[in-house]
Amino acid sequence: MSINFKILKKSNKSRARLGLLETEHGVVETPCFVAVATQAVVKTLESKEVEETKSQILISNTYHLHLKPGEKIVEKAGKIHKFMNWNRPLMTDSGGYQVFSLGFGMDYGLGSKILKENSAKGEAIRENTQPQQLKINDDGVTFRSPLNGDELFIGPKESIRIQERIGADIIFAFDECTPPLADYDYVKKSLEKTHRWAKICLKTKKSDQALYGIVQGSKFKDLRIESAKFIGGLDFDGFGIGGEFGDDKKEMGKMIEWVVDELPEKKPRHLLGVGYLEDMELVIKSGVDTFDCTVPTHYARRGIAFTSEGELNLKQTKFLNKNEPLDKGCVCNVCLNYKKDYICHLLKAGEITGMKLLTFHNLHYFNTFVEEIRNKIKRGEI
RNA sequence: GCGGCUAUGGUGUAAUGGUUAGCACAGGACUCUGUGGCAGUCCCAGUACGGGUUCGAAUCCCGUUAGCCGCC
Repeated sequence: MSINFKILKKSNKSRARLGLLETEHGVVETPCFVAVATQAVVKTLESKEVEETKSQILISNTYHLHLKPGEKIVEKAGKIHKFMNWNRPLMTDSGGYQVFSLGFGMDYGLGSKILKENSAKGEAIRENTQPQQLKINDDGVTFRSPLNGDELFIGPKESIRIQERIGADIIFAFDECTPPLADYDYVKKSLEKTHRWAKICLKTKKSDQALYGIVQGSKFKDLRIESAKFIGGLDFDGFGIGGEFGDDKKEMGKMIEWVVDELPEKKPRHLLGVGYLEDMELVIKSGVDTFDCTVPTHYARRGIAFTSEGELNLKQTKFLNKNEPLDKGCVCNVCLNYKKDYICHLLKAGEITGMKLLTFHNLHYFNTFVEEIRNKIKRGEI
């Protein structure tokens, strides 16, 4: 059945819209935050607990599952939903991002979204430059397995075949996520590759999974628009927006709008890898339907709780003296049953349950936050 | 009681008599956006105490105190 996307309401104040993303494994109310389950697990939680955080849909990763345990194992287990006992909607990222994060990201110590002021000023990645750890050519990416050093290759065909065997509801085209330091010529050339790969992905896919194309183009307006027109013109079921969004966060909204305005209105749009709480309203108002982000789960494992009072670092000793929930207004299981002093103790003692409790709360908090944004759209406030 | 050994940030340790006493952990602050439970940056904080030798002492000498070991 692939997917069916219904738009329930379009804001007249912004590009925001309310929708229902129907899949074989259930319906997602959009806009929606997508929790990250890279290795077929939301780290520290079992699937039943993830549901209790009000998570509607997860994203897992082709690159990671290909290396471990291998798509054969997942397929043999009855595909990913059965493998991890998650019976709701699920997507897999194509592995394209890992080309960046294991390549230039590793070389330069970069994040992918916003170029930080202090990072590698003056250095630019020019056309035909190759990262140290892997080789990117016209057909795909050659790299060494971090597990045993074997030479491995993933290109668009390989990525789609792997994703078909993994069996998520929504899969992504194999793209090259260009690094923030890449100059115009590098991005332009990379875009040709990403676009060629997009067509190969469409042609390769035999399953009835939904396939999203990915728009790249970095911070360059004409390339973003060119990419959105090209990818938007292909027969994808939805669209991912990837890569970098400028030197300044304020520009991110504009850049998303350049892209959104070129994409077919009736198909869902997924923003890849963005989503601090402070970004959510901005990206939703720019026309994004779903977005994934590691922040709530990743930060939880470093001791950070997201609350209505801001981010709290629960490893700080002062919390040993706070016999109160993480967030006064939160009704999640963690806030109803545990206090800051105990969670602080667990984290300081290195007990895994500390990370688990924060992961649960953070996901619940993020999902509630987006739920409130959906309500604002319903009420016509944004 | 006698003899020997030891004494460096909160903890564990480093420093041929010669720059500003180094490192790790702990503590504090920060960074992290298609996930490395990782990593990084910065801060706080010390030569047990009292004398002496020396241009110069964590380092050598004497005493005090404390701890450990052995002997009676």
